[in-house]
Amino acid sequence: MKTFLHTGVCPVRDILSRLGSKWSVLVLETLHENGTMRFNDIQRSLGDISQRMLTVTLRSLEEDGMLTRRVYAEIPPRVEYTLTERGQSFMPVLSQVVGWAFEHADDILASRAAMQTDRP
Amino acid sequence: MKTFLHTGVCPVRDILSRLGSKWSVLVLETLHENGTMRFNDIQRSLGDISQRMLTVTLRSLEEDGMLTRRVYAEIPPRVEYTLTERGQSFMPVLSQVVGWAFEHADDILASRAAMQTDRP
DNA sequence: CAGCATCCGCCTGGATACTG
DNA sequence: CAGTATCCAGGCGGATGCTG
Repeated sequence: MKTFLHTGVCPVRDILSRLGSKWSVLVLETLHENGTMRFNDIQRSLGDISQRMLTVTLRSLEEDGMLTRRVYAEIPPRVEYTLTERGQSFMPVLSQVVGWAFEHADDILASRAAMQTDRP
Repeated sequence: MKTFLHTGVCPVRDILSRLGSKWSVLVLETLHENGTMRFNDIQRSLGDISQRMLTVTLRSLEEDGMLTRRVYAEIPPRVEYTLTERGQSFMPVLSQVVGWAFEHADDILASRAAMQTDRP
């Protein structure tokens, strides 16, 4: 039997947990769709993300080399975010996942609802 | 500019957050690799998952119709878990993600390390 | 064997206020 | 404009003990 022992750090699990974090996928998608964007552009495009969480998410994605952060020494300040090649390379993969989730969303929600009514 | 407003529940985000949970991917993979498995088989194949979290993860995947849970009225009890068609259909997509993460793991970890040394 | 119940620490994520 | 700082609630996940 094949085992999946993961004593210590599993890089795949680690990376997936970051990308599974609440906002990462949406940030990546809006950058992919719109190209280079400023902080407030991103925030407006997502609608309901707090400043704090956007900052945290962007920093995390920057750490992983998924996007670049360019600061312009102007007043008022301007900071632009752009997907790196690494970030771009992830988008087709991500689209597959989002596509699958979108296709099966109705069925999955139906399954959950059925479970609930079975066990009241 | 394309927006990603998600007022209310976004099914894609919801599904991704479940699959991004700590153990789901590993449970799906071991079932895909080994076929039908019993509770303890799964636990041993993953190595370091607690009983509680395995139960929680299996229930969640069952709720979403990703696997079936068959209970045999025997003593000692026997419970077998098998991927459903829906679960199977997700595996190619998942493989893509895992493959990408595996390929880029070294580079990503290197990026993080570089960030750390830049800002001590 | 395959769990459920309980307790509990930690981290994620939200709200708010302040700054260069 | 683009953050940082602080506080705080809730949920995730771990450890332990008990059961049919």
